[in-house]
Amino acid sequence: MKVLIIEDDKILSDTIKQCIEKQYNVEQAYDGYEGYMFARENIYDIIILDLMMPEMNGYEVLEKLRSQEIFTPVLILTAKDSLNDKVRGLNCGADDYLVKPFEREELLARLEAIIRRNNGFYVKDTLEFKNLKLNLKNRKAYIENQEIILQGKQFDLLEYLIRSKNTIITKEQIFDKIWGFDSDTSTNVIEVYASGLRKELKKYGYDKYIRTLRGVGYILSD
Amino acid sequence: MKVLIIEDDKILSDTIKQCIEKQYNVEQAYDGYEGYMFARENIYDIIILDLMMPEMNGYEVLEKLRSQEIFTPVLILTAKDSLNDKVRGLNCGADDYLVKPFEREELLARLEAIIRRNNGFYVKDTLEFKNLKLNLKNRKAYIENQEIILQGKQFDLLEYLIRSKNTIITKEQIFDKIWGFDSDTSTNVIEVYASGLRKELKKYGYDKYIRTLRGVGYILSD
DNA sequence: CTAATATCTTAAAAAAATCTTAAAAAAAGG
DNA sequence: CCTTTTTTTAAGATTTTTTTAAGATATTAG
Repeated sequence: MKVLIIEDDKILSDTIKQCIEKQYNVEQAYDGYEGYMFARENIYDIIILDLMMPEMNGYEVLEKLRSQEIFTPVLILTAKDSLNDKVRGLNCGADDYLVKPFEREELLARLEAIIRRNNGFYVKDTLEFKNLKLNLKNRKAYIENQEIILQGKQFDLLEYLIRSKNTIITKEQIFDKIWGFDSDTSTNVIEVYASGLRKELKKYGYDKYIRTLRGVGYILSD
Repeated sequence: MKVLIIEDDKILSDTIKQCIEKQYNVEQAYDGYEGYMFARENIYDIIILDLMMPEMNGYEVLEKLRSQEIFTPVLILTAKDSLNDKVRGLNCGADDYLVKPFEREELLARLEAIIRRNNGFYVKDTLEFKNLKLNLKNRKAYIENQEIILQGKQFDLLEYLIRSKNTIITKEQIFDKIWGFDSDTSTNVIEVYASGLRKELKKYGYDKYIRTLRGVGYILSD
């Protein structure tokens, strides 16, 4: 689970990070514009968004994201307690609202609630694409009930492809999602893993569904 | 998005370039006259313009551009902090003003603000010309919902044509926009790509909308 | 109408991106 | 600390895109 915190107060941002870093993989942006640029990659599972920020405030970030069809769940975080702000935030497509100062427990509870709401009451533990099934709990993959052995990042890549099926994902998105944007690994690893993944899937003729879009990235589609 | 930096201090110019090159396609000019010559091509989305330069200063560049109907948004960049300069700059038609030294965040925010002001709040991700649609996100083109396969620069050319529909674009503009003014490729490539593009569009009878203007360039129009 | 010039069209050559391996390096597990 | 597994690097093979070049075709000026 990847969480993005968009908060200009670095101390608060770090506090939030500490609260949740045990359960989530956290990244931080320190102003609205930076946050928008990060979020636009569409690689996060939740965004924690402060409203009051210089230049580009939380509403603008949220509006802009939604207008670009980035529907990552957003938890708005602000000192403002007025009804107006709540309404405006929720109208822009925020999923929940948390008023500063807040308690660690409440933050965690709301994050979980958002996740639950978005993935159904029970957190999904399988993903499917045609007859290919991923069990996210034990990280095993099956095609027609035959298990295929996938190592760590091979599984991650396939999971990301299936989650984004019929949508192009760029190399940069893949890299940022799986390796992290601050990794200093060469992007050639993506090709290595794509190649390995195709090799495994080929046994069942599923390699052909992963298409390369030269100069752009990959797409999994029928 | 193409940005032109006109700044005689090469170190500062490079610093700015580094700040923004992840989001923008950057070109640099190292004095006012050179900057003016570049900008006159009208192929940039934003110009970052230093005021204090030898030979031809920022005001002159800006005035001259505006007098020639080049309305590329300009962000003025200068050490001067006096009200007079700001007023003069904005009177000449600058879009915003940034005082040195500045922070990366502020620069990015101001660029973004200018873009927003000029393109409206939402950045478009599709372009249309009659029944021809370009999806800029996944770089696919459709005519009447039939996908047409366009390779990299073919797509770029069609995108530029549609963005400039009903306006003549010269070969030089096309070359500088797509290949970059410092490319040492022969301009014959433009004809090659125009030819290939027409070939693809011909299947749907859309080739006739790309007209050649001998000695000048091309125009896409009904 | 003819010569000069510009553009179109093709196919081949060159360059660039991606694929595929295998080995080296790093991390995990005992 | 050693073994095993996973991740990363690197280099050659393959595929695709880009560029070159040359002949064909069209346009314009005289």
